[in-house]
Formats: sequence, C-alpha cells, structure tokens
Amino acid sequence: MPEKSNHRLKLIRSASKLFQHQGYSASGVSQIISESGTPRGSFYYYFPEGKEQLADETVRLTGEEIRTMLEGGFAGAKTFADGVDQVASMIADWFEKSGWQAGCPITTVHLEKTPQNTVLTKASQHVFTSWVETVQKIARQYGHDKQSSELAQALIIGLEGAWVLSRASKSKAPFYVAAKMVKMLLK
Amino acid sequence: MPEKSNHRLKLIRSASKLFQHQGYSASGVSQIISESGTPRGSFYYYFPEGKEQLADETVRLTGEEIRTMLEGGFAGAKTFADGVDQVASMIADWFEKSGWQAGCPITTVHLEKTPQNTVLTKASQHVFTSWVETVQKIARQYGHDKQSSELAQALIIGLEGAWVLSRASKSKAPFYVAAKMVKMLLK
DNA sequence: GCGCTTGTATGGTGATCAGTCTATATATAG
DNA sequence: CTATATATAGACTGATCACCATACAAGCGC
Repeated sequence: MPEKSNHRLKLIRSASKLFQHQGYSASGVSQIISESGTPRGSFYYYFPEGKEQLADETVRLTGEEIRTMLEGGFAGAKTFADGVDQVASMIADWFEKSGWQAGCPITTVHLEKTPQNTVLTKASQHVFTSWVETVQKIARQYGHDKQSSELAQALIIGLEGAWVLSRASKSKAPFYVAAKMVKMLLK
Repeated sequence: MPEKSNHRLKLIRSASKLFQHQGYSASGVSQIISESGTPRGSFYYYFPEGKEQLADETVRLTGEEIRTMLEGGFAGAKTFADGVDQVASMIADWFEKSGWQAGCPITTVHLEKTPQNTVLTKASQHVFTSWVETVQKIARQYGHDKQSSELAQALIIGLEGAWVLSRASKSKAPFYVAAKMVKMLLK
C-alpha cells in the first residue's frame, strides 16, 4: 500500500484514539492531524466534507473492527458463556493496558451527536445494530435461539457500562461483573 | 429563596441539560447562559473559577440528585429485584419522555475529562462511588450482604449501558434487559 | 521533458471560544 | 438617605475553531 493512502488511515486512527480519550468536540482537527503525523495540507483533500466525514468514517471503520474483535473473542469458546468471559477479559486487558484512557470511540461521538447530527447518528446506530446482530448470530450458533436478542443486547450493555465505571475506578472488576451479568441470563 | 440565587441554580440546570444532550466540550458558556435565561454578567460572579467550576458543581449536584432518585426508586419495593425493576422503569420512562435526548450528565463529562482534568475526574469518581455505595447499602438492607457490592456495580453498569443503546435505538427495551441482567444475579 | 494527477504548504477567513475588565444597577443594612 | 455589598451589562482580549483558497511539490505515464 502506498505511503500516501496510509495518511488517510493514520488520520482515522488518530481521530479514533482522541475520540476515545476525550470525545468528539474536544478533539480538534489540528490536534487530530498533529497526532496522526500526516501533512496538514492533506486533511481536506482526503476528507472534503471535513471533520464530520472523518468522524463518520472513524465510527464505521472502528465499529467494524470492534465487531470483528467481538467475533474473534468467541473463537474457540465451547459455550456462549465461555465466549462472554473471553470477550470481557480481552477488552478489560486492552483497556488496562491503555492506562484506562482508551475505550469505545463510537460512544463518545454517539452521546455528543445523536440525534442532532444526522450523519453521525446513522453511523453510530449502524455500528450498534451490527454489534447486536453479530452477537445475536453467535448466540444462535451456541443454541440460544430464543434469547439471542436479549443476550446480544446484554453483552453490549454490559461492556458499555463496564467501560464507564472502569475508567472511574481504574479497575477491570466492572468487566467481570458485566460478564457475570450476561452469563447469569443463561440460567 | 431570592430570585438571584435561583440564577446560580438555573445555570447548573442548563449545564446539566446540555451536558446530557451533547457533552461538555460542545456546551459553550454562552449557550449555557442563554439557555438558562440568566444575565450574562452574572456567570463569572457566581462561578469565578469558570466553566470547570460550573461543571464540577453540576456533576456533584445532579449526581446527588440521581443518587436520591435511585434511593427513591427502591421505595416500597418488597424485594431488591422489585426495586431494580422500579428504578429501571422510572429511568426508562424519564428518558423516553425526554425524546431520548436526556441521559446521564455525569457520564459525558466523565468520558471527556477523566483522567486529564483533575477536578472533574474527582467529581465523577465521587459520584459513581456514591451511587455504588448507596445501592450497596440498599442491597444489604434486603439481605444481600454477600453480593451487595456486585449487585450495586451491576445496577450502575446496566443503567449506563442501557442509556447508550437506548439513545441509539430510541427504545426502552435496553433498560428492561439491564434490569433482568441485575435480577438474574440473585439466582 | 511535458502534461496531467495526486498530494501538500501555508496564509487566511469569519466565527466562536473562555475569560477579563470596567462601569453601572440593584439590594441591603444602618 | 447613604454607604456598602451584591449582581449585571457589555465591550473586549487572545486563542482557537473548522474550513477555504491558491500556489507549489511530487509522482507518473507517455
């Protein structure tokens, strides 16, 4: 891949990191550019619709990556409950390694811009729907047809909520509580 | 209470609403003032430390009100599980009535400013801790001594996560899933 | 070497930001 | 009624915002 189109992806990566750490509005275009290490003059060439377009693409791309990560988290799990534990641990570890500063790049944009901004509302709705559908499909694969929707929503609810408390408490414990909450639905 | 000290509270109310709808950084001092209906010249008289002080006080005051609301939500509940249902329904109804735009005024500030801003980090940590402690105390009152900490964290995790999905889906369903997740821990 | 396409530099625009300052208005106590 | 304290008006400051415009640079095909 040519170096130059890496610039576009670098901008998305930089935006994702900053949205996780400090949200959408506090993350200025200048800061995104400077932390991406890409040339200032390229920004509006790659994103002619501006910051909103960057955020839209950031939410969709990282949302898809997280969706894949969720799928991957269930890999090798004998039961849905085992998969839930794997996913929760994986995300908790990753969050701990970030110094409790990373998180969900979708949620901060979502809470600031839904429903006022149509483009970003659609982007975050698309992502959350795709996550729930993915986990729903996985739950069905493990035989939990009847409650697949509930389990899928439960996992996303748990992970989102755990992230909020985890950042405050600087602890992985909320993720384990979240995993247990989901698993207990299977009883 | 004299009209003038209502101005201070009106500013806090305005800030709370705007932080819920669009977060901290997107809520400018001018917008907060204009939507509060208070005189522009009063702002720095009431909040000499500026926007950060307003946010600090907003988080602490509304955090305390939500804590009281959580306590009130358990009122008359025969079991902890009944109380969880009452709290979830109460918050879901309130959120629906707001047109899916209200929410937690603490969380948006928290996700944007923890841990970079010391004052606001302490404020949101204080609030989350007080919520968990309150629900923990309530759980013990219902006899759930051993798992009071887990139940308390679970309720806050559920409510936070439910709010995120609820705003995306414009549905109360996530709150009911969250309530069920908490209740299932009792089994 | 030239023409075309893609990418970048940089100064600039108009708007908005948080906060300050000074003057004035209002409320209150004596 | 006066002095003092509290509250407010509004202009202003320096910084930053998202974005634009124009010129130039680099890459590439012929």
